[in-house]
Amino acid sequence: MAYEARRDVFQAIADPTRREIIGLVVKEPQNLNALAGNFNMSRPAISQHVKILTECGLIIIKQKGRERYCEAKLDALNEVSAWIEQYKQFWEQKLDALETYLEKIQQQPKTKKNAGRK
Amino acid sequence: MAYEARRDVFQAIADPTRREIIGLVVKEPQNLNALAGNFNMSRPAISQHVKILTECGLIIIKQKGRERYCEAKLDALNEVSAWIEQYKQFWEQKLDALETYLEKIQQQPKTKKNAGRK
DNA sequence: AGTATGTGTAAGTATTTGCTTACGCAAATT
DNA sequence: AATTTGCGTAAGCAAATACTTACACATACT
Repeated sequence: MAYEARRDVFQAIADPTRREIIGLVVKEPQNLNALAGNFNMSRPAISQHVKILTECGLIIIKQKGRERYCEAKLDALNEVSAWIEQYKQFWEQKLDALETYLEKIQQQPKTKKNAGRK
Repeated sequence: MAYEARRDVFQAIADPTRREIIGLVVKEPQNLNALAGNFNMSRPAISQHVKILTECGLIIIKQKGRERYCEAKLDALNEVSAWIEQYKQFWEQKLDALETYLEKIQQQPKTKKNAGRK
């Protein structure tokens, strides 16, 4: 990452790792090391993702001593939500299988991607 | 663009040009030249964006003679919508809590902050 | 038939992205 | 005081991304 000018929410959630970070932090705020423990990549990599997420306001950091706790603050998702909502009627007119689809989504089990890391 | 393996919807809508293409095509299906006329970039650039959008199913092409009409088919946005919906309560809860708090300390009846939300 | 139009695609390029390792520094622990 | 822990950030790199121009090739028009 260049870690510069990007604080666009659409861009932020385009990366699967960042979406997963959001999912983890929503469930439980945690510090950066704990967060990184869930992934198959280095701690700095996660740190950089978190930086992007904070820059666009999806995560806030609460410093506690030397630890930095990441909490979700998803208001910025409103921008995406609003963009989608404006088209929702358009596509729902044409789609009768929406509920089926949503059920399918919800039933997807969580995969354990990164078992043994430290 | 590399125009290869990417057909991820989150990635597709991360680009502002592609979001604009979707907006235009929803309003009115149009061929590629007409579409490109709306942008400050070359026709091939738009063609490549459209390719990505078709690959992830957000646009379908209807060939008419030598022209190719682009139509929106936004069902794939469900994936994004579903992802967002699962967090909606999370962030709206916090908004509601804030409003409750504000109303309490201000002793004011009925603010309209919530208008337009679901 | 010859030309114009609508379009896909290849090749080239600059920039951005997503990662790594290396290092530095402050807060906690010993 | 010395070490460990938690973390940010720089530098480097491969790959992806977003463009461009050049070209090929139908379909339509004359």
